[in-house]
Amino acid sequence: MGAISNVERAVAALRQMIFAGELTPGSDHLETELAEKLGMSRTPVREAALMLQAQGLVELRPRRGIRISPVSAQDMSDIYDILTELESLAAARAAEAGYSVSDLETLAAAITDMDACLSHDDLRGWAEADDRFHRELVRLGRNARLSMIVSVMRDQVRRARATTLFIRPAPVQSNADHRAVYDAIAQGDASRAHDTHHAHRRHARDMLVALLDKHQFHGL
Amino acid sequence: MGAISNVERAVAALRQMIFAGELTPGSDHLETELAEKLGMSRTPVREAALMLQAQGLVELRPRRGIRISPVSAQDMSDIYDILTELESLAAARAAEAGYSVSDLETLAAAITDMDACLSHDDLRGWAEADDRFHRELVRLGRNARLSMIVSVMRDQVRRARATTLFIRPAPVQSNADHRAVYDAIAQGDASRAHDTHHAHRRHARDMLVALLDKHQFHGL
DNA sequence: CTATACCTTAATGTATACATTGATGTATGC
DNA sequence: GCATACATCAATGTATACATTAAGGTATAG
Repeated sequence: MGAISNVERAVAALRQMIFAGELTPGSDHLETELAEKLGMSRTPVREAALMLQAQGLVELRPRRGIRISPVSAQDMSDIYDILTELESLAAARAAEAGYSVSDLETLAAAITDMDACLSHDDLRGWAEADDRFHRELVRLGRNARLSMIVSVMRDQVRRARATTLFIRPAPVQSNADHRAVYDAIAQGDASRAHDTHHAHRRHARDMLVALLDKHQFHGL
Repeated sequence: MGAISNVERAVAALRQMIFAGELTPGSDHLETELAEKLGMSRTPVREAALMLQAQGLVELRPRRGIRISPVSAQDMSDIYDILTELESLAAARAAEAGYSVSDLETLAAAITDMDACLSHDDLRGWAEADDRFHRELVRLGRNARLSMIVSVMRDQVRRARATTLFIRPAPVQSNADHRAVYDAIAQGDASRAHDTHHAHRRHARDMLVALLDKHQFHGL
């Protein structure tokens, strides 16, 4: 009664290979190849590819294979725009929900962890805690569809972060922003939560786009 | 070289049946049944179902069939929240883009058509023109991912509109709002375009949710 | 009468065989 | 040398056969 299908395995494996950079953006892969590599038939691989296509991670191009979607600087800018709006909405809704301090424990822990990681120059750890913060923030907004969309968008950002994490300035301001958002939510101040997070994301976007432009980043 | 696959046919047919109410929300349908009804094998039907699942129109439930996703009043509220933020962003970006009057022709035409339909009490025609307005607005925002998300969300709204269109108040204020958004875009005033459209959508949301609550709308 | 364990079976999940198609190479005519 | 038409064939799109699984029924025990 394990109930873990090959399709799920294929989805997980393909995602992992994409995020690890094993399948490079822009590259094409035949269904048959991938099926053999994953030790299953074409059917589940194809179904997995269809799902990933719906999330924008790959494109099925008839006769040319499954293409790993490239992500341009323009794409990043578009994605950040969407994240900015939707996460800010979530922050506002979270503030309106009137959560208690104990409800906000996970959020607070993520902030603490980010601080700790920063003081140890552990950028990977920081990125992981940052992910946790944003994921929890969106969850608190209580809008299942919004959570889904944001998680798909963040997947795409994740692919570029491998490139940017170590060339971006230390995320010190970032953490002050997170605390401000937390405070606004804890105090039930929806519009401050919204605006603070909005400014935070917008700043991050401008920084990232400038970084990508500067480094001639044209796809990956 | 027609190149219209069975999967595409299946997607189109299923969408049509869902929007027409032939497949009622909450109902289950076996892959085999649908395949027979559409005159094809299970494979393309299944692939179509996977795609529609990614868009939230159906759910594949092992051994119980393909379920047409029900949409609750809460879902509607969530969806409108998302539409409000993303369309407002598109309006702001459209204003920033500095479009000329001729670039905005389609948008203006939609507004004119809405007026014309209203004066003839043609609610269906109005709804169609309203759709066109919102679709064009988003297109002008020039963010392909945003357009995709909005179009998926609007598909879900469309299913409820059959119910609400004829019990809602006449959309007179609505048209004044559209004109105001148009003017802000034409004048390149991004923040006014954003705020005006935001208020418009928020108002529509509140009205719709109140309507659905009042009519004991609990899913469909 | 209720609960539990088992069994049946229908529906899905997967593999495979086959049909279709369009990209690419080849030959022919100009 | 260049363009066009045709032939080839590999990869996908589709059908079908088969394996797996869990929902619902049945029987048995308490």
